[in-house]
Amino acid sequence: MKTLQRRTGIALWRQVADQIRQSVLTDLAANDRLPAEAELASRFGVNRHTVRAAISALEKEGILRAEQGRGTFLNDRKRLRYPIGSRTRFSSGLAGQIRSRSGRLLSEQIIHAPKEVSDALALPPGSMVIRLATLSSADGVAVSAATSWLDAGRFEGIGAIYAGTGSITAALARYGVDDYTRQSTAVEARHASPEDLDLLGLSPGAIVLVTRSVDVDEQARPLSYGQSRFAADRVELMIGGDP
Amino acid sequence: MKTLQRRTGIALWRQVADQIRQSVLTDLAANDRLPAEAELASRFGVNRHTVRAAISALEKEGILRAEQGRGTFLNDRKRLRYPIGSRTRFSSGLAGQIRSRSGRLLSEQIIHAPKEVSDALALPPGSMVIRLATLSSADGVAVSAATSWLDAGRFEGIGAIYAGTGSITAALARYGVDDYTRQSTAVEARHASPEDLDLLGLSPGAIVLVTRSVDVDEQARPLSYGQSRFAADRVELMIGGDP
DNA sequence: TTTGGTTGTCTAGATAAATAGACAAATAAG
DNA sequence: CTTATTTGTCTATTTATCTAGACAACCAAA
Repeated sequence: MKTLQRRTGIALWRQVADQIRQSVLTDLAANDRLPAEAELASRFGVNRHTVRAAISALEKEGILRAEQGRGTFLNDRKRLRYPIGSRTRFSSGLAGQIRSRSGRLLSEQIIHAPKEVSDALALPPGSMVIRLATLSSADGVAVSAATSWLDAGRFEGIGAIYAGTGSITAALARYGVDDYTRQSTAVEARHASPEDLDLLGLSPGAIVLVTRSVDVDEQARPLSYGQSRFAADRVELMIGGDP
Repeated sequence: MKTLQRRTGIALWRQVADQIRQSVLTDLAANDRLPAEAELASRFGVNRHTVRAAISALEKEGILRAEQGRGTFLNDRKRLRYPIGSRTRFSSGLAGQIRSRSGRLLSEQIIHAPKEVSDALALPPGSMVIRLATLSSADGVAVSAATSWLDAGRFEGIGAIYAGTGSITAALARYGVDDYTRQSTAVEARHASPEDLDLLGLSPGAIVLVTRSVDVDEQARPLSYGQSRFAADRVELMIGGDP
C-alpha cells in the first residue's frame, strides 16, 4: 500500500475511498469482510476517523455495508459490459446482464452545426442539425448520458419518436434506415461535469468514459454523430470478442 | 456554469481546475486568453484566491501560463490518439503525432498464473507465466504503464529482449512470431493508483484509461494478455477509422 | 504620462478536514 | 456469562482550505 498525498485538493478520506474501491474490490470477493477499521487506518497511515469517512462514502455508493460488531463487507457489484464495435446495438449485447433498459429524451433542439459536428456528418459548415440529449438507464440505474446530432432535413421530428420508443435504432427505422454501422469510436475519460454528476447520480470527482462516434448507413453516408458519457464505475466498454 | 459542491472531499480549487481544464479547454483555442481571475471567480461563485489556486495547479500541469499584467493563456496541448484495433501496433499509428517513443522494462517475474490470466491465455490453471511491468513514453513524457503476461515456456527470457528493444512487436519476432492480431480489448476508467501516479507523473485524483487485451497469433493461439493504464489527460483511444 | 485592467502578494478570519483519545453498543466465541 | 473484537458516537485540538479586503507590480493603449 503506497503513500497518500496531502495538500493536493483531494481529501485524504477520498483518496482512501478510491484506494479501497479499486484495490480491495479486486482482491476480495462479494460478501467478504474487509480488514478492521483500525487495521486499515494503520495500513494507510491515517487516523481511524479518516478511514470511517471513506467507508461511509463507499456505503453511500452501495459498494460496502458496515455492521456494528461484525465488520464491513463488500457488496456484490459488477460493471455492465457495453459492446463497442461496428455493429453495436445497445439493446442487444446487454442481454443477460440486465433485466430492463430505458432511454429518456432530455431535450431536442435544432441548431446550426458546430464545426466538429458538420465535419463528422459531412455536411456543409453551419447546416441545421437536430441535437438530442438523452439519458439511458439499466434496471433503473442511470448509466449513460448522451448528446447526438443528426441532419435536420433528413430526420425532422426524430426526438418525438425517440421519446416514444427510447431507442435510436427504432427511431432511425421510421426514416427508412434499416441498417447502420458504427464507423468509428474515440474513447477518453474525464471527471464528470456537474451536469453529468446530476444526471447520472454521481458524486464529485467521479469519472465518466466519453465516447464520440459516427454511425453510417449502408452507403457509408453519415447518419448521426454522438457523444456519450458513461458512469465509469458502472460500465466497461468492450471492443471485439470476449477476452 | 453550474454549481460546485462542498463538503465532498474534493477541494473547491480542484473542482474549478477540473472545470477549466474541460470546458474552457474546449471553448478556447491555443494561446487564447482566459477570462480574468475576477471574472472566473464570479462565474464559478468562489473567491478569487480559489480560482488562483486552480490556475496555479493547471500551470503546473502545463496547460496554462499566467503573465502578470496581461492575463492567463492557454498552452498548446493535444491528446495523443492511440489506435486500438485488431492490428494495433503502438509504434505505428502514432506516426506524425510524436517524434520519439520508448519502452522501459520495470520488472520481470515468473509466477503462477492467476485465474484471470490463465483463462485469457487458455493455459491450465496455475501454469507458469512471465509477468512484465513496462512503462511507455512519447517524446519523453510517460503515457502508459502496462503489465503483460506471457506463457513462461514459450517466451523464456523475453524481458531481456524487451529491455533491449523497447518494443513488444520486436521481442515477439525473436520467438518466431511474425504477425499477431488483437483479439479483444476491454476499456474502463479509474482513479490512478498511487503507484501509477508515481510512474506516470500524475497528481492524485488523476484518471487512467485501463485496457485489458489479448493478442493472438495467426493460428488464433493466445500470445499475451496485457493490462495498460493510460494517463487519461494525455491520451485518447481510437477504435476504427478517423471520425 | 496617465489610465484601466490584469496578475502577484500579503494579512486576517471563517469553515472544513484530519488527528487523538475515550467509551458505548453490538457481535461472536469461549 | 465473560471476554475480545468490531463498528458507532462524542469531545477537543490541530492543520488545510476558503473567504475577504487591500495594495503592489506589470502591461497595453489612450
